[in-house]
Amino acid sequence: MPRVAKPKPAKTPVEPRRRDAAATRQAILNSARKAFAAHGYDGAGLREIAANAGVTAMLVNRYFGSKEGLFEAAIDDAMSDASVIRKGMPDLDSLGAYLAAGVLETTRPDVTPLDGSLMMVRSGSTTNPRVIEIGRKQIEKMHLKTLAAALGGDNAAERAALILSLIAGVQVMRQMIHLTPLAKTSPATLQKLLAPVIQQLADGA
Amino acid sequence: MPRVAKPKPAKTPVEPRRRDAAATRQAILNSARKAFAAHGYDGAGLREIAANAGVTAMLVNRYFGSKEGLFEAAIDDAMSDASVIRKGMPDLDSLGAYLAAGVLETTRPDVTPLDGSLMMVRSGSTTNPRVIEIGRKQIEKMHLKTLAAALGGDNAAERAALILSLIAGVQVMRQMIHLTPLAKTSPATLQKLLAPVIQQLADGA
DNA sequence: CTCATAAGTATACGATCGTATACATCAGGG
DNA sequence: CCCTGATGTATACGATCGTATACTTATGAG
Repeated sequence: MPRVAKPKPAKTPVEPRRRDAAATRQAILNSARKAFAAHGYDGAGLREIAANAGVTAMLVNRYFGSKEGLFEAAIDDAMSDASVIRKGMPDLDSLGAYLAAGVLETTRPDVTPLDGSLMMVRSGSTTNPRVIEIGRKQIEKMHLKTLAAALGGDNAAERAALILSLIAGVQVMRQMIHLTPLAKTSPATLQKLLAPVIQQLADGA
Repeated sequence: MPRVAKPKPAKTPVEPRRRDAAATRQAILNSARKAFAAHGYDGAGLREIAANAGVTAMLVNRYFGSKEGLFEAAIDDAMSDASVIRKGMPDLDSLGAYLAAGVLETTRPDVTPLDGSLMMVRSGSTTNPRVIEIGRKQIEKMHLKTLAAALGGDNAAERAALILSLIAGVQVMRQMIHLTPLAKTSPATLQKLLAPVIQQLADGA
């Protein structure tokens, strides 16, 4: 078996779009977010991304210059809207419950969301150091900074980083490794265990 | 730029080994552990693994059947010795400090250890579902089971899984994403923040 | 010493990757 | 209406991947 199995008939026939640069660009971005979040940077192929957007691979490079450029645009797009952090975070004393619910919701074992941090976690083992740099900067600018500011107190950046680490770890173990206790246990039970841990990091020493 | 840069002159010229099946097999395993931990399953190439073991790629397949077989043998080898969990865990009330020190030690931003869980975290976004299955079973058998047994109490498996998630997340953010507060802050400071969080999960609700 | 066999190598195949070059076609302003 | 530029496609190239087939070479038993 060379490489990997490829039963890829494309979920919907992708009816032809009237020529519209903006719409095409966004369609490519959506497809790229899905692919990068599902398979990581190295695992997602330009031809697959293009096909699911209803275009050819070369058009992707015409819009975004290269795969690196596409990744940068896609992670920027992802970080700007559908993230647990940033969209109206609650008071500090309910942050643990809020973030725990958020991570459990966005890492349901069956679906693959368009989340930016998930994209980055999955892309983390790429061989391309520039891709790591791109993602790290986005996470630090959008998630780390926001969260650290919301926390305050001593070592706010480090505590925020540990919260992000815990969230990333749950993403890894729940969605990528499919660790049984995280994949099978009810979200309510997990929430009760996870929330106070995040809250402890939020409150500080 | 097709694929990825390849400045790979091999660190040491790898002097020829006297023909010895057992030694060759172990050399391949060591090289594989390093490569899988550094680049993940998809990112590590058989030719690179073979070269760093001083053999050719085909010999790897002769010893282990396939890349999948090599991964299975490598992760089994890794889990059997150099892991934070399993090697003489201390009393329950000092578990947080012990595991925090362990994860910070094995994820120093500069080195790439031969750790099995790191191999699996980095390999988590492979497109090969059998590889995920192999790694998941190893983690559950070697780490999760051991840790849950040491914890005891309600939801021991889930609490153990969350501890493993936190450890995996720190690995991701510290070694793969290179998140600044985790990469630059002193291990002592991080330890002081991380230990009580793990301890809280160890103690239970 | 010899020689069967284990240990290791050389070469090639088919597939997939990112992307460069050249070509086709639609859409709107004149 | 028409034609120019924007939008999109076809094809191909070089590289790398995992691995199958065929070959070479060293080693230890007799």
